[in-house]
Amino acid sequence: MPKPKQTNPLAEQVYTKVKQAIFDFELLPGDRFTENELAEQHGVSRTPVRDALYRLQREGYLDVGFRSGWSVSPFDFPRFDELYDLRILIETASVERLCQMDPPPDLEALKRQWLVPKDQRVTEARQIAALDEAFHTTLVSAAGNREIARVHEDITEKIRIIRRLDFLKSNRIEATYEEHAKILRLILKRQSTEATILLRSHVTQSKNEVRKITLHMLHQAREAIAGAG
Amino acid sequence: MPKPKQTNPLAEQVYTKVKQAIFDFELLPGDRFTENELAEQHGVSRTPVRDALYRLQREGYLDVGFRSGWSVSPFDFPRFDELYDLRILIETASVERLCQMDPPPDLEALKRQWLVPKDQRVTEARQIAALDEAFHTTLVSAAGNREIARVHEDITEKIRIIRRLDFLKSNRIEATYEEHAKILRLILKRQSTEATILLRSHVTQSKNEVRKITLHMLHQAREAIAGAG
DNA sequence: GTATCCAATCTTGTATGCAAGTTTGGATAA
DNA sequence: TTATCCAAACTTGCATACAAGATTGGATAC
Repeated sequence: MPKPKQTNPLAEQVYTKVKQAIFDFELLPGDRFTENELAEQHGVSRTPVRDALYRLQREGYLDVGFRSGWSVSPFDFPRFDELYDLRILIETASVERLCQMDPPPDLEALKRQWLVPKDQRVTEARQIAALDEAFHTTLVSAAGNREIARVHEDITEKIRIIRRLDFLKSNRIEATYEEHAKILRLILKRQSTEATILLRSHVTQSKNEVRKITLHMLHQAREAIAGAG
Repeated sequence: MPKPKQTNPLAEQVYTKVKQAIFDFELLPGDRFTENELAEQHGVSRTPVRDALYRLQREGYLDVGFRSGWSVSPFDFPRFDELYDLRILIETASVERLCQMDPPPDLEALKRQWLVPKDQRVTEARQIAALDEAFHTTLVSAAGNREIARVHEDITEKIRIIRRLDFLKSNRIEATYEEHAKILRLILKRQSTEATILLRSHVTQSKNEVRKITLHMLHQAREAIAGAG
């Protein structure tokens, strides 16, 4: 009989909600708040709120001042760049591995998703962002090292807040489809060198695009708030 | 005026003590305990104890059952192997980077530590274990990517509990000195390929040695406990 | 002797109380 | 007008109280 008892359900709930609020830009970098505010908002006591906030702090999303309140961590763009470079390191190594695996890895799900005619492509930004994440994490997972996959998932989550902005431009969606298809075909043909070169260029392009878009978006967000105040 | 106010000093203290107890095998994998026990032992309330335990849980050292107490996570040897492989990936990439850096990285501290005559070598196991860690983390840090360095430090901490057992054999200490010296000289000569090959073999050897020694040590620990009970 | 059941006890999850330190806003002085 | 100071209010860190569910150990049935 399975016993899937969840521990700290309230803390978990607050954790998810607050993180979502940060991702949705409801909480902007620099915004300040207190434990009591969140406790009241979510209808719970300070205890689970604190558990959630400390976890988010350890993950780099929040800062806490000694007896002086919480705030959303500012964006650290050099850090995003470094995360992208670590992503490239892990993903290229995973692809090299995939090209050498015996028996070859099962990539049927990816083939069905990415090797399709143009009229069957997904076009909605949120959806394509999720599919893009899945493409890359699936490649890493298929390589078989769970610790590497775990680190890669952490990176994926940390860059998600800016990465998805990449898909607001339709030409970036097209490029994503084309490049994923090419990379996948090269892996299936076990052409390791060509696959890693293309993958590196693919992720680097995303890194550069995202850098531009994000500055623009943040500027807009700031202006909207200044105009309202 | 600097304001180095430490947040959660009691929780931090409990966190450090419990982790140390795990590393010192005072707490063995499978051992069970409660929040109240630890609170009494450390003379604090359950609140900072809980903060510390949840942090250790997130880091993989502890498990908690719903209303049924805490326990030390069992050793997961396949996981150690995977951590070692991630270590190899990060360290070889860092060394490649070091060999290409312009200007060359400053590795004076490492030269002073490892390029010394045999009679100036450190021989105490704990000391050499710490120096070995420092050698590898310094190489990674010098490559300049803070996120990669952070992940590498996490790995270093997670494998420390078994890695240091490698240095209980004196021939492993000698081998460490010889190999570190060779690797360092190759990096200084910017011979990237040779340096990474040697580094990979060096870490792989440690991985294999540690696997053997650890099983032995665990067996001993179990016997000692059974004999006392 | 062995398995079963149940109440007493234990353990965590959550709420709340309190203390020490920080922030804030207005009064005061120049 | 501007800078300074101080008390009141606020905020977190820690301690404690309580509740829901898990564990345990002994009595009971067979």
